[in-house]
Amino acid sequence: MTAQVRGLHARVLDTLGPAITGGDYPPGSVLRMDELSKEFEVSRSVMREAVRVLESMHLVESRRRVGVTVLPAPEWNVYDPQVIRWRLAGADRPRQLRSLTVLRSAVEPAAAGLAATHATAEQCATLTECAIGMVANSRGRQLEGYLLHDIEFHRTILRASGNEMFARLGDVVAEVLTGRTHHQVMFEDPDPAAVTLHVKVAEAVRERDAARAEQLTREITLGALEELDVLAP
Amino acid sequence: MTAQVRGLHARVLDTLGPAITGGDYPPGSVLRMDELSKEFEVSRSVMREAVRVLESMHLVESRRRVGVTVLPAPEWNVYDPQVIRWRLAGADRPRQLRSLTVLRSAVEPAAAGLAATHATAEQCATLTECAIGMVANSRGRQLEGYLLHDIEFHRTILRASGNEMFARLGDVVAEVLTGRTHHQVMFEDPDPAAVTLHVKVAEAVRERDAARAEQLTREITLGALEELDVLAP
DNA sequence: ACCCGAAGATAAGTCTGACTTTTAAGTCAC
DNA sequence: GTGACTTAAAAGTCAGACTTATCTTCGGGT
Repeated sequence: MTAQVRGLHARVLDTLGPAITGGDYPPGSVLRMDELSKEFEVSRSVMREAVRVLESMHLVESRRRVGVTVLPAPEWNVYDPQVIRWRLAGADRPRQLRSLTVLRSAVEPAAAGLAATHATAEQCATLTECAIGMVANSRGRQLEGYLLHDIEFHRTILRASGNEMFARLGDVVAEVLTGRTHHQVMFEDPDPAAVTLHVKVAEAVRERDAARAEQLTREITLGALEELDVLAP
Repeated sequence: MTAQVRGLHARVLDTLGPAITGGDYPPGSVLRMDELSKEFEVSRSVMREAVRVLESMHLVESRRRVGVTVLPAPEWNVYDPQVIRWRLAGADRPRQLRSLTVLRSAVEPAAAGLAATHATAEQCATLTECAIGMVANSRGRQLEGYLLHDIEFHRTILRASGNEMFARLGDVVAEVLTGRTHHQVMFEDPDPAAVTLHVKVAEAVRERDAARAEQLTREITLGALEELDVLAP
């Protein structure tokens, strides 16, 4: 689905990264370069590249005469998309999903408010199309089609805010929504109330009603939080 | 001030990173490995490590038979603390400062609300101490002392929220506040209204009044945004 | 004239071995 | 026990040879 070759170091990262974020190596653990390169059957140069990347994510720290030390979780660059993906694939997925959803509920309403004043005509059109797509796929277990439009909707809102920091969270939201659909068991069709809210947000943005767009989006994210409370302990 | 040796690759990054985020190499520019290693007078292995890190930040993309291509700004991992520092040191500092302040105004009120219900007794005490420190340094051009307490205040709020994503923004807020104090010419003492608001937030958190903590923090960040509107065009 | 496939060239990717540098830890004299 | 000195372990650096993917070009066929 994703990778092919993409470089040896990337393949090392694909297993070493999740292992660290997954807690296989508790903080303080010390790894040694040549042991790692033996274990992964790659040359030291490839191994160093991988370790350098982990170091830039603040997952590990490399010191002479000591080795590669695993850092405690609070040090990690949890906004790095790759780290997010690794953690969502791992064991503490529920906790991760919750903290990301809380972040969403802080950011997305603000983004929607800004989008109402900054969105281009094209972006308004995209929002409406997405909302229509969500409605069309909201019944009869068409979860995949629904998800695609849902992701595009939120991504457009974040981009239309005109704030690069908000825009960059589009991928994060996509991961959260995908995770919710695929892993969290969704027996039923999406909440009709949520669908209606999306339609109304598209409407509010088109009509340049910032306060309403913000408030409606707040209701959407609040709903997501409540849903999380129900499905996860 | 900061670095010493920290590895050759890090020294390369210190000049190549800012050069890219600063726009010295427009998106699409192609760099070649051996030219770079010549230019920086390091071996290719060191250069590769540096490029791998830049690649993990999505600043560049390395492809066989082509070279190292600079990616357009929307691709960059703008939440990476190092990227933030590079950009704040560069030319589009004002734009960066604004987008970060908008982010603050979305996140910090929510964090304060959560902090009101999650803060430990110790964290409440820290908040009060910081507020007192801010009051004490609010007159007579004691900007450095004021800044230190201001940073610690906001960092504590973010940490006390109990949300790791919020907590991780502590460094970002510190950079913004430091930037505002040092680069933005601050002729006068801090706004007395802001000082009062901080004291009240500490109070609200201590009294577990989430709504009030959130609202007061919203006023603080709104003030920061207005201040930016006045000082920057 | 146009399309397609083969050959060549180019730059990144990989591996290996020798060497350097930092620094933790152990040792010895006082 | 304290401090200076020695030792050794691990990361860091470098250089060179080789491999691999892929873009370009050139030639043959229709």
